[in-house]
Amino acid sequence: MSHSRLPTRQSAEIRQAEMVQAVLHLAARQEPASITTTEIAKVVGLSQGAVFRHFPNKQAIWLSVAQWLTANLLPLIQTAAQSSPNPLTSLANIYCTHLQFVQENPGVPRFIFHELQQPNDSPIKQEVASMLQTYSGILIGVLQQAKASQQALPNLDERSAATLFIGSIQGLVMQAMLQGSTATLEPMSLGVWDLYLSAIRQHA
Amino acid sequence: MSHSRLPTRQSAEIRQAEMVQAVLHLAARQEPASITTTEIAKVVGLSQGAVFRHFPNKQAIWLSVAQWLTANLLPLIQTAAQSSPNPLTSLANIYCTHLQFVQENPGVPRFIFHELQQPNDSPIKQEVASMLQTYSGILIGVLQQAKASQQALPNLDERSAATLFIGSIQGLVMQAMLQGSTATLEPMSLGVWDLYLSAIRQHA
DNA sequence: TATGTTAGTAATTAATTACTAACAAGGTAG
DNA sequence: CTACCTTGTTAGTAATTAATTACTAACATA
Repeated sequence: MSHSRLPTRQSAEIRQAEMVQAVLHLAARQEPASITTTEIAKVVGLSQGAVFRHFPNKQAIWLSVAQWLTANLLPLIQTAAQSSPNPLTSLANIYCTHLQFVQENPGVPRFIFHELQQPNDSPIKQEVASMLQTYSGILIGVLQQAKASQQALPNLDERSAATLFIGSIQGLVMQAMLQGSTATLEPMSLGVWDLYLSAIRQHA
Repeated sequence: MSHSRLPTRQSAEIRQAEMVQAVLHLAARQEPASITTTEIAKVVGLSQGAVFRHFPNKQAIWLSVAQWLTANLLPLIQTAAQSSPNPLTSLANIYCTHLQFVQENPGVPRFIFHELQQPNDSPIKQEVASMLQTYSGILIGVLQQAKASQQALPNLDERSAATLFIGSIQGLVMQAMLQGSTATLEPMSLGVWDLYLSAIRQHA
């Protein structure tokens, strides 16, 4: 009979990163609120007690996830925002980048929604909220450029346009959740993007 | 010293309805996943055990909430869809009706998202999914009318337009959750609606 | 008034949860 | 070789959860 093999010892830094990935992996298939430390430990391949060697409490894990999100999504969006001299092209690239990120990390939309739902202003919610704030800011900047170059409607309300941008992706995500997989994201995404463009563009 | 007064006895039907309302009331301020039978009982003014006099288990309560949602939201949307000979006006009325419903029942978006998140196909998720399916169907019908009367783009993809419609509201809800109240819904809603209209309308 | 049904309670249960404590072993500096 | 810090385990804890139990009061009606 074989004992379960002892895990190779890893540095705290590595274990922390593994647990953040474990949470995202689990969030892809279940409600974030229902993720337990036991499940996280099992995914990483450690005992439940080991979780608390690397995080003081469960909240700290979630905060790490939020920080991972900020550190990984925002640079992608930033880069996409500056990817073209044409603001509308940049906007399209942000859209694609965001969708690709969601497809590669299906747990992310659930995590975000889960945290925004919280009534209290935990550090976690603040982190997520400020991330979305920054995201919106980037969008508004690109939209202003589009307006300045007369590619967008001259009376465009950038804040509403940013809300609709994020909402359009949210709508696709909901559609995907209805079917139960992120496979549905791709086919619909082009049609929705065409509509968004039609909403803000200066029509001939 | 006074004992806590005995509650006036009510019929099972009334109690069930009260508990559904209690869940929606609680969902307005906290995650649906974290709502306990003890909290529900407290809101209704009964003991925790009494909850199971009227529902066989917790799942049955959530199913009742889903059924309440179908029975109350869909007729409103149906009526709004037929409220005007002008399809674009009807669409605007659906938009307003939906937003007003969300404002009066802030727990509803959370409940829907909570259920769609579930990986398994529970009766609850099926109920919510079919409700949204019907909703989409109504939207697509009105959009087809708009296309037929040449008020919408002739090459409009109705399914994408329906997804963007729901997404636009979802975006507003997210914005409101960022602030922590549904108060933010109203001011932004007009700007987002103008954009949506601009997306689907046949431009002069 | 007697009897059966319905709607309530308080107390308890088994399971699950986040978290802790005592101990073991790997790796490395002195 | 040894002292020590880090990373791991196992075996607990207290708290909370949905659900069940035994029992009681209110109500309807023959």
